[in-house]
Amino acid sequence: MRDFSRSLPMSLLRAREAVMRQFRPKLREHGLTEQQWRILRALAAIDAAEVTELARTAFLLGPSLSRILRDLEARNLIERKTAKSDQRRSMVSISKEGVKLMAAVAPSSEAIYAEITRRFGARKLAELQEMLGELELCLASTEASDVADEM
Amino acid sequence: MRDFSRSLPMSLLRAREAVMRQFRPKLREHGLTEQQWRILRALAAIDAAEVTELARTAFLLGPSLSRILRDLEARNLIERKTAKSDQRRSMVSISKEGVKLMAAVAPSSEAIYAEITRRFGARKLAELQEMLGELELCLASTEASDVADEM
DNA sequence: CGCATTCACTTAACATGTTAAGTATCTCTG
DNA sequence: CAGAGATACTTAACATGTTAAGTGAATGCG
Repeated sequence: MRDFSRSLPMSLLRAREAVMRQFRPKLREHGLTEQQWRILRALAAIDAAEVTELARTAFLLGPSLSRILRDLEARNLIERKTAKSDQRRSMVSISKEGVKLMAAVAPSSEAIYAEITRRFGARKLAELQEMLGELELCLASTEASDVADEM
Repeated sequence: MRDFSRSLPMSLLRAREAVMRQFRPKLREHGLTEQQWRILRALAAIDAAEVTELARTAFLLGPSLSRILRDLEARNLIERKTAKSDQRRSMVSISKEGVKLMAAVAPSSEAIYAEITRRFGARKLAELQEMLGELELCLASTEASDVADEM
C-alpha cells in the first residue's frame, strides 16, 4: 500500500499545520483561537452577515459557529440582532471592541504572513494557491455528479 | 486587509476538506474516523511502534493518540505491551482483526485516491505535493532560528 | 385557512485538537 | 546509591469538528 505519510491528505495537513504554527502563538496572546480570528476577520470585511453566510465565508460548520458566536458575544466582540423581516435569521456584526482587538492583532498577523511569503517566495505561493484552488474545484464537482447518479 | 478567504491557511484548509470529504463516508461505513484510519495504516506499515514514534508518523499529538489507542484497543483492532527494557514505553501493533479491517477498507480507499489522481492529474498532484513539502520545510526552519534567537 | 414541509439556526453527543499538569519510570550525577 | 532532572506516556480541561436531532419561524399547497 502507498506510503501514507506521502498521501495527499497528510501533505495538506502537515503543510497547514506548519503554517498555523506560525500564527497560533500570537493569536493566543490575544486570547483568540484560529477560528475566532477567522470569524472576526470575516465580519470586519462585510459589516453584518447572517449566520449561514458567515459559516460559508469562515468555512465553519453551523454547530461550531453557533458555539463560537455565543462565546464571542459573551466577550462583547460581536453583536447580534434578529432580522425583522425573518425572525429565524440573526444578523451578526463585529463590535467596537472587536474592531479594536482586530487592530491590535492585524499588524503581527500581516507580518507573519509576509515572512512566510518571503521564505517561500511570492511567486511560488501564488502558484501553490492556484493549484489548491484547482484541486478544490475538481473535487467539488464530484458531489454534483454523485447526486446526479442517484437521480 | 488581505481578503482572508484567499489566505494560505484557508486555501490549505479548503483543499484538505475537499479531499477528505471524498474519504470520510467510506471510512464511516466501517466505523472509522480519519485519525483512526491513519493510525491503522501507520501500524500496518511498521509492525510495532512506540507511542511517541506512532504520534510522529501519524501526525497526531500525544493526548489525541492516547485516547484513540484506548478506543482502538477496546475494539481489539490493536494490541499493546509494555517494553521489557523500559517500562515507560509501550509497543503498539495492529491485531489480526485490525489487519482484516484494513483489508476491507483499503480497496475503496485506493480507488478514491486513484479517482482524485485522475481528476487532478498525476503530474500536477506530484507537483503539488512537492510544493507542500517545500512549504513545510521552509517553515520548519523558523523554529530552529527562533530557538537560536533565544540563545 | 390548516398543516406538512422547508428553513435558519441551536443543542446534543461523541471524537479530536491543543495546552498544561500529572504519573511512573529511567538516567545521570554527586 | 540517593535524589534531581529527563522521558514516555496519560489525564484533564477547554475548544472545535462532525453528524444527528431539536426548535421556532416562514412557506407552499390543497
